[in-house]
Amino acid sequence: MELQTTSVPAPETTDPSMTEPAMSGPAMTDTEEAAWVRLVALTELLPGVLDAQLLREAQITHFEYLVLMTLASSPDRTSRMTRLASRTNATLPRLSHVAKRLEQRGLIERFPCPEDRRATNARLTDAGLALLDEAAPGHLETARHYVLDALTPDDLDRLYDLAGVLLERLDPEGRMTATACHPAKATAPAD
Amino acid sequence: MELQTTSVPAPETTDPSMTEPAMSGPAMTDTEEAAWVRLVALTELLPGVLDAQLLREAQITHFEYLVLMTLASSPDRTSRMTRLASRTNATLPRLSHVAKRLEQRGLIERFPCPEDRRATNARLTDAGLALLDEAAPGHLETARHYVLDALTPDDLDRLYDLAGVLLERLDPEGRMTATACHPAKATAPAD
DNA sequence: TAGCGAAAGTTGACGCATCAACCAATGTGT
DNA sequence: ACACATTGGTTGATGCGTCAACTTTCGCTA
Repeated sequence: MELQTTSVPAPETTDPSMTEPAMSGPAMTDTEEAAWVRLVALTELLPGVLDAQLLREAQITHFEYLVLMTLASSPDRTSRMTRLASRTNATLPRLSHVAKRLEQRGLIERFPCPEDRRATNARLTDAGLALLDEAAPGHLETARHYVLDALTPDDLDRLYDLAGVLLERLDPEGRMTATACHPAKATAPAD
Repeated sequence: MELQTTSVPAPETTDPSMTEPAMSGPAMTDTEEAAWVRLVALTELLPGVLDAQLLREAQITHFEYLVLMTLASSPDRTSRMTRLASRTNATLPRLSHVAKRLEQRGLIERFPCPEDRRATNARLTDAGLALLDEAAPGHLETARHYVLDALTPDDLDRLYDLAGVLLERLDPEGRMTATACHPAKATAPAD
């Protein structure tokens, strides 16, 4: 029983004007609220699951995994700190701290950029790549178990489109989604 | 132009068997990876936006907001710590720390449960409710600006259904989505 | 009613994120 | 060539989350 839920009627829409007392602005309709609650639950739960698996099996956080993956798919496995921060939605201080730990563990190395001597390059070491290869299957399985396997091909398309719409607002520059591999499609180049 | 994107063809599906070298398990198809990347980006970006707004305008984190909201919609504005933790996807220690801070700020109060003297009840104070009412409009506007306004009614339904499918895996008990308001559908009452 | 395991919370230590301050290099204008 | 604003990055202090004890109470069983 896979239970698609493909069209469970969301709670009937009520007028936005009266939901709770002592509310000034226009509140959400029930439909909106129901969807919002689920979205919030999703963003609350997923990170925990991903972190837990990676910490357990590879002693890295999901964020560190993202950093390493980003480096792995960068030319020469190398990227400037600023670019790396942008790609992973990190502040520069945060990335700097993370990079220090990763470097201490031998997973990346840092060296001053020859062209701009203010800049620092981070490069994924062989050990880092090895860790990534070691961690990937488990991570993949988690992604499958909690997300991908639950979705029909149609669902997958819908997720892709829907997330795309939201990311236009949350990440208009497409910093996080511009992977070197897939040449960026037409996600509103905007600039 | 609102750009529906309702059916942008996701990157053409390739065979799962050859994507990156040095990969043992069955990797993702391009379609899967593209959707996955977007989902990850979403869960990475949304929390930051919500936290930022609430911290700026109400000096509370989004998690604290969830805690207060949960209490607000509990009978007598009161809930046992364990139940509250479950509803907000927090560990008990985490909630305990948060509750201490909220109590110090006068937003909630804690008192031993009469029926079970191991248990602690948390209750939303008038000040807490006031803060909530004060914070709600800004939070609502953020939700609208970054998410709800970007979605057509159809999108909203799709989001609801899609998140529902994923939450069946991530939160099979429906701990986070069982709001007192919407009588829970058939989300496994379990107790 | 004594004993014992499980449940409910709290506390303290440690790790990661954030913010402000700081340093170094770039480049821009005069 | 010299000031000055800007960019790139690191560091240290503070706050929140996690994990491992620990305490108290409950419920069950002998």
